[in-house]
Amino acid sequence: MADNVCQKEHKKEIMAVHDAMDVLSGKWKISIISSICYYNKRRFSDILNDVNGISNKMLSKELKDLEINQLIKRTVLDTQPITVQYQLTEYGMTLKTIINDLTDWGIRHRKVIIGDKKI
Amino acid sequence: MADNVCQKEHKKEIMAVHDAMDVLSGKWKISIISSICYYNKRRFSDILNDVNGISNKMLSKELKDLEINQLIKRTVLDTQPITVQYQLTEYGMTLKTIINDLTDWGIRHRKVIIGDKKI
DNA sequence: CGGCATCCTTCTGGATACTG
DNA sequence: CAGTATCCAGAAGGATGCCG
Repeated sequence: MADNVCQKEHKKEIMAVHDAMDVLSGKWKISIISSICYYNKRRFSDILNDVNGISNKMLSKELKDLEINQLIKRTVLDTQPITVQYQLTEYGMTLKTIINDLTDWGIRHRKVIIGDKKI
Repeated sequence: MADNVCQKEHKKEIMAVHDAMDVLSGKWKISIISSICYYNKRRFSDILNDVNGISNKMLSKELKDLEINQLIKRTVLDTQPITVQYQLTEYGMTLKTIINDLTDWGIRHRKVIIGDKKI
């Protein structure tokens, strides 16, 4: 019964997290957003280079997803040949905190893996 | 050239994010961590209930992954019948910030979807 | 209760080639 | 350059049943 004090409606929070992950999950999305985020403006081929191991097909698809979810904006530049630039939208920028936290955590995590993993 | 000022080694950061997502990606992992995080201690069947739509097979697998990555700790309680309790490790708790941010963002994101989405 | 094994379908995503 | 299309292997993951 004492325990019950803490048993509020956490389901709401858990579903919120799941909603967030719905948009952000996938092997690549967060990395792509990071790339665009860190460079502010970024072209297709640059992102292809930033994100280690991604194929153009995947990049294309993921970018489309992110655009649909209004996290990034696509701009076709009238150069020769054509170039396309991706940026975060205002809304996408609200992810910056998360990106930073994840970067931070990722750096620490790699250390833990290297230092701790048996195998 | 002026642009070059900002073109430092962002690849490191992007890879860090990717590393983080390596451990956290998948449809369910973050939700599972949230469940355990918000309740502090949580049993298998409770998590199964918290995380909407997950199957026991998936939950089992994901929990094992998280345990291997030392994010959660599994404790078998000597009850009848057996119960198993999951908690975040010290290390897992370093994710709390991220979880909170994601929760926050997820709540706002849902509003954007509902308010803005056509179709 | 917690969780593994099996079957089977769906989705993911790489390789390659082609277009504007 | 920035994609799109096709082909196809393999992974993800649901349903169900069994076991300690």
